[in-house]
Amino acid sequence: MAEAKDDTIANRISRALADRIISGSIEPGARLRQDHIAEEFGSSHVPVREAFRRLEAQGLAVSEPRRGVRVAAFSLGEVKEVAEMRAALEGLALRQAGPNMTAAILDQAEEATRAGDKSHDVRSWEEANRTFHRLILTPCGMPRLLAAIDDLHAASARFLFAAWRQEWESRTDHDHRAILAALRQGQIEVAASALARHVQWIGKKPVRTGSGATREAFAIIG
Amino acid sequence: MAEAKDDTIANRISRALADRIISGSIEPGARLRQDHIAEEFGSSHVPVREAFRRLEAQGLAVSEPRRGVRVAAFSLGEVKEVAEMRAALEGLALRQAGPNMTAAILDQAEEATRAGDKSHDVRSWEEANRTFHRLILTPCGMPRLLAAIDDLHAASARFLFAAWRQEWESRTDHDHRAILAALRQGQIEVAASALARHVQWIGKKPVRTGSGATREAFAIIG
DNA sequence: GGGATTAAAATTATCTATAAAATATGGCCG
DNA sequence: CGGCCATATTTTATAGATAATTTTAATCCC
Repeated sequence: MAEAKDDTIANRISRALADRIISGSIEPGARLRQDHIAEEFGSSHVPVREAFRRLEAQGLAVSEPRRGVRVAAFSLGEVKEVAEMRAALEGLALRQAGPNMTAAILDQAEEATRAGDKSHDVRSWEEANRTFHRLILTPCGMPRLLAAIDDLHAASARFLFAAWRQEWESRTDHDHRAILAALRQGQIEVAASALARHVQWIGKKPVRTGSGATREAFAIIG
Repeated sequence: MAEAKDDTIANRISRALADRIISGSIEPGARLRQDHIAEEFGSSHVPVREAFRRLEAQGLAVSEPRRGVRVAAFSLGEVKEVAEMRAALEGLALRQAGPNMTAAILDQAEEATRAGDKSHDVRSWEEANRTFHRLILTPCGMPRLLAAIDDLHAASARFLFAAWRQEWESRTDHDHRAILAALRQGQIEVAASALARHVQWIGKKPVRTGSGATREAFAIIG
């Protein structure tokens, strides 16, 4: 990898933990005990503490001094909040990216959409989805904005995994195609508002719980 | 203080460093040497490293592995970027805050504006300005959004200090008053777009450099 | 038998020490 | 006299150890 050089232990740990939190393999509210994690990664606890600080800044963990750090809980309200922030920021990014958009980028984005259609598990679908969004937004040339959007994507994905972990069905993503079509015609405003709507869509879906009953769950699609 | 209890050394250090970076008492690009800082705060370097990670996440410092941490440089492009992000996010926040707005909050905001008018130095003006924005946005009830806006405010303030450190003149802020007037009449959309424009305004101003020459500098007003 | 209290264990936050890497310095050779 | 290589110093990054606080658990009293 090209980033093998700037790979510090704290970075590796924070990425690994972020992945676990996002994929739901660690429950919300679960305690993250620095010594256990340090032992697992074969390091001391100092890089673990640094990783904690990054996760905290990303909103994936919350820390109470002297009482440890926990995986951040997330309510429907927070999911809506993240969705609205994404709508605002991705809309801005796409509007700025418009003038720099090329056909090559749109082709790559279309390929990413196809990859999402073909995927049979949440993980690869999420990967393709993120690729799509990143591709059409990167030309905005605003690194700070893109970094903020990336963090929001992580928070969204976390919810996506939680909601759809039990049953997952592949499906085509018409929204992505509509956005691409508008971009190809140079209709940036149309694409931007479609993207904003796409990202804010929060669906309801009955989910079977462990005890056999069904409850209303929420899911994002974008 | 109420927060005296959750005050860890790393928090104290990160706050102190953030204040210095924002106020410009540390130059952009300057190296932050952990042992020196640790010695200054009478601590070891471990909490200093944790503070670095937080500053990095806030965009106030950049870290290259094995090569140390530096105060983040900021170009006009980055200032514009932050301004656009603030416009998008503060607009969103104000629209959400609208329904929860009360006359009491607007009165407090007006008082903050008056305090800004009366202030004779950048620091107290910035304080009043931040108070104003926070007051009218807090009712949105979206903690993550407010935290993101706060970080962007810090980045803005940093530029404000840098641009206006040499000569500062107190002035009335008509934009704040216009926003308040719209809010009092319940015209949330008018207020939100006024806020977005207000935040994106970047002015040019001749500034005398140390060598006596004048150069064009940029400044934000909100 | 239940709630409160106290004692033990685990965990966090910090410091001191050590190893690895990068920058700066100085001498040597062309 | 200038460029280059080797050494030395500075600085980062990690490890191991210590003190204080929180959590857990068991005991005692009501």
